[in-house]
Amino acid sequence: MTIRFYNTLTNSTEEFTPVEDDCVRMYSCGPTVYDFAHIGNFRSFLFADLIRRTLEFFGHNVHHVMNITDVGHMTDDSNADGGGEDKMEAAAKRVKEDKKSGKVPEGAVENPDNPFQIADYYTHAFLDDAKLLGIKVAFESDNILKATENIDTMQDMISLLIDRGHAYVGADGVVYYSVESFSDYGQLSGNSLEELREGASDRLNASDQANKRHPADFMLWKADPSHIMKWDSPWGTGYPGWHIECSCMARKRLGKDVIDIHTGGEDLIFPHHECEIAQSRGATGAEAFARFWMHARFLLVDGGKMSKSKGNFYTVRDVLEGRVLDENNEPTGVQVHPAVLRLELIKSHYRSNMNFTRKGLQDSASIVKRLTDFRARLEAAAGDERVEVDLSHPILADFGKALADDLNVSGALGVIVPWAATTPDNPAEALAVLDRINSVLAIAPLDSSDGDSSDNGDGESEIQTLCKQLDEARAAKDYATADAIRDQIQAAGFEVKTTPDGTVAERPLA
RNA sequence: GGGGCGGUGGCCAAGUGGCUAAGGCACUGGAUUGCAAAUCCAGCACGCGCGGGUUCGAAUCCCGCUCGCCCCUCCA
Repeated sequence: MTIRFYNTLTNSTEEFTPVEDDCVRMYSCGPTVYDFAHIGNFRSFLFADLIRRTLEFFGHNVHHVMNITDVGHMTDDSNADGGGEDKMEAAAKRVKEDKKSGKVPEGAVENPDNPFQIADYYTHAFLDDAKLLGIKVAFESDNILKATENIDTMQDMISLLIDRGHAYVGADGVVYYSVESFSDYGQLSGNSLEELREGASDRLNASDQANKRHPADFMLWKADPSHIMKWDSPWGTGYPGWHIECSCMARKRLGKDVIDIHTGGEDLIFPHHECEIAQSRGATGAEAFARFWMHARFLLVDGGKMSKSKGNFYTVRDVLEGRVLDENNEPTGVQVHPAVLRLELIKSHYRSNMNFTRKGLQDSASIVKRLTDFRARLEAAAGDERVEVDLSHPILADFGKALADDLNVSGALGVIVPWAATTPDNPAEALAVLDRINSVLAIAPLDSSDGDSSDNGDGESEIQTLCKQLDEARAAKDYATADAIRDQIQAAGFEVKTTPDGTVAERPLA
């Protein structure tokens, strides 16, 4: 199967082949850990997970690495003059307030003034959320790299860049990358140095420009002993620029100068990824840093940008715990199954606008339900029988064809959802097919390693009792009582349905 | 101002030159059910932002217009 991906570097869809057959090496720009990651962040991370799982579906071995940006950066890094508030300091203030209000659990952050503890707190929150949503790399601690643990590698690369004439120490003592030393600067984002110079003219102040050779030159290291996170270096005690960590960690962990795929949100195309390319290629001399640059479009919520003021700024926990707003701007209070959120965030094409809505969540829930019910039927029918299938199976062939076409998830769903309404002649084979499908989608169930979702706690046995009582009332034709019991079960947040085996209560998925 | 992406049924959305324009949700009718839910069957776009053009043939290619979104500044 020919896999085709859209490559931002060439603005075209190209056939994907790995640099080396044995392994696909991919790097994803991960979160900053000054706050909880929101669902827009996770759309991008899930997009990367989908690439990885798709490649694995087609038999590739994939080494996927993601970074955690835990270095405190100035909110206004571009100025390199230390202006603006450090994000880690801002996070410390917020955590202190949240500790008072109880939003941060007791003992989670001992000392909010210690930036490493703040970073640690949000890093764990991120990884927990990522695991809930089935992002594979989150389970691989060796492949989650923290910037603060790789400062020495960054310093090595900065030295190398200075030695090779790509970087210099400015009049202000800051180490800058010289964009004019790298002829391909601007290739990824479609900018030219001239355009950047003009575009910058109304933004940069004269004193800042005076320290740089070109307005687009960017910071690699800034000496600043007052910075909240700081390390010793040949250029003074301070902190690294925000682009250098990815260049270094990708090369270090993936072990190659040229990797196969680099992913991120569309906003990272410029300047972040442009700068990464300049750094990496400047340091290695290679003709490329990543062969494929792939970017996910921004997520909209209710037709607009997420904003805290509009109240439609959702973290993963907000969605799962029922804090999505309904038509009346009230929280729905309905818990959402992680698989539903996962599907909602991957079902639209990654290069088109995705609009997150309550309705969409409910649509996704119905698909998840159809697939999980289908699995249950197949498991019941197949018994202990297990068979192997390969990708030549008609369903897998069509499913794979859609995915291989630049991750056409909608097309893939169009293949499998109607199939899930059928009754296959060979349930064991169908189950094997579903497993292969689920190795990519990971929604039915979310984690293919654990069985079906277990409904734990929450007066589950009470509900069981009520269902029995309902059945008894129905058997006695006491319909008034039966209806009252049903209302009671529904009021507890369950959906009630009548099956040949009696009344069953289920929690809605969204 | 520069760069990129897109406008397909009430909603989400596939389809990028040629059968009756996937699929899901919603909706309508029927079966079933004490009722409801679930399930099953059936129905539901003569048209693909607007106007031209190319072609035997276009939602799909070309030109113009229009609307929307994103990036160019911290941001996934």
